[in-house]
Amino acid sequence: MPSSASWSDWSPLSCLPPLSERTLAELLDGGQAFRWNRQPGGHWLGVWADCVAELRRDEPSGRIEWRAPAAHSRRTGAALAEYLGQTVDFDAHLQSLPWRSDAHLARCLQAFPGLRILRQPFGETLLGFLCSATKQIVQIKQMLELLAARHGAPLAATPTEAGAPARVIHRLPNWEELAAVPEKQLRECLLGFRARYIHQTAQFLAANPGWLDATDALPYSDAKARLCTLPGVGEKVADCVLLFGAGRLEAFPVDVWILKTLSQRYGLSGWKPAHVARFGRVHFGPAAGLAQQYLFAHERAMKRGEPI
DNA sequence: GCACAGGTAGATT
DNA sequence: AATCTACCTGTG
Repeated sequence: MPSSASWSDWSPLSCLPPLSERTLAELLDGGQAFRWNRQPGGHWLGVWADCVAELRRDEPSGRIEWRAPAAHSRRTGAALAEYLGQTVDFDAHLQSLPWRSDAHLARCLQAFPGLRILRQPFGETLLGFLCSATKQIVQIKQMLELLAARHGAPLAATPTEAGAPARVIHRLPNWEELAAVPEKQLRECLLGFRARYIHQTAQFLAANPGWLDATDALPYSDAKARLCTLPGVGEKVADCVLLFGAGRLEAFPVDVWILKTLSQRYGLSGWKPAHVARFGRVHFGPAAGLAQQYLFAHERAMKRGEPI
């Protein structure tokens, strides 16, 4: 009996085009989502909502394959397609971007062919970005891992590869569950001052059931204004939640990276975040958030010293 | 030891 | 309205 019998066999994933290793890493672990980790065997293990899946690249075709715990494999397949944005026509959105007249954008698009925007669960995207203030991606991942391990329900076990013991995978706690966690215990998950934001947001959401869903259903600028009323949610976090957790491609989060890249490459030095955000929405148009992700990926690759 | 990290909120000017 | 600062703490 194969040692990973409790997981389904690898299947081709039809909702993604063939991807380079670099684009796949950027898609799963480039700051949109925080719960994908490269496994010893080289593939990616990810957790979202009550789903667990692994992805791997076929070499050299770049085609992506997936598998999931056998008991959930049917619903996970459908959820994975949604999560990866199957229903979104990214080619059309890319065509709408001004790459024909913007050489830097053209270079970014070329550097990460196939990169797209994930469609994550709204509530847990909010949790992830409430953790993000002045933290590096590695650390945000660590916080969420602790939150899941200590306060989230167990979902499945990792496939047992040769030599590696299986580990239990937990989902993130939902907002109702978070509301029951004292702030002190949140701080023990390395959240620092973010613990208070998460605690207060959890209290509010627990007292206002349906508030998040209602927000998700609003037009972009109304949804953003509503999110910004939550403690710890400002413009940047609200835009990240709407972009990565609600498919609002017009959201244009301005963080230090985007500030830097627009300052240096678009001649906006000295501009404030709010002005840069306005520039981004005007210059990049209705899919500004998609452009933002390519610019972000490119800037970070430059910082790592990768050849573009 | 010390700056820095995908920010936000509240005070001060 | 624009600018300053405190807020926590792991990492390099």
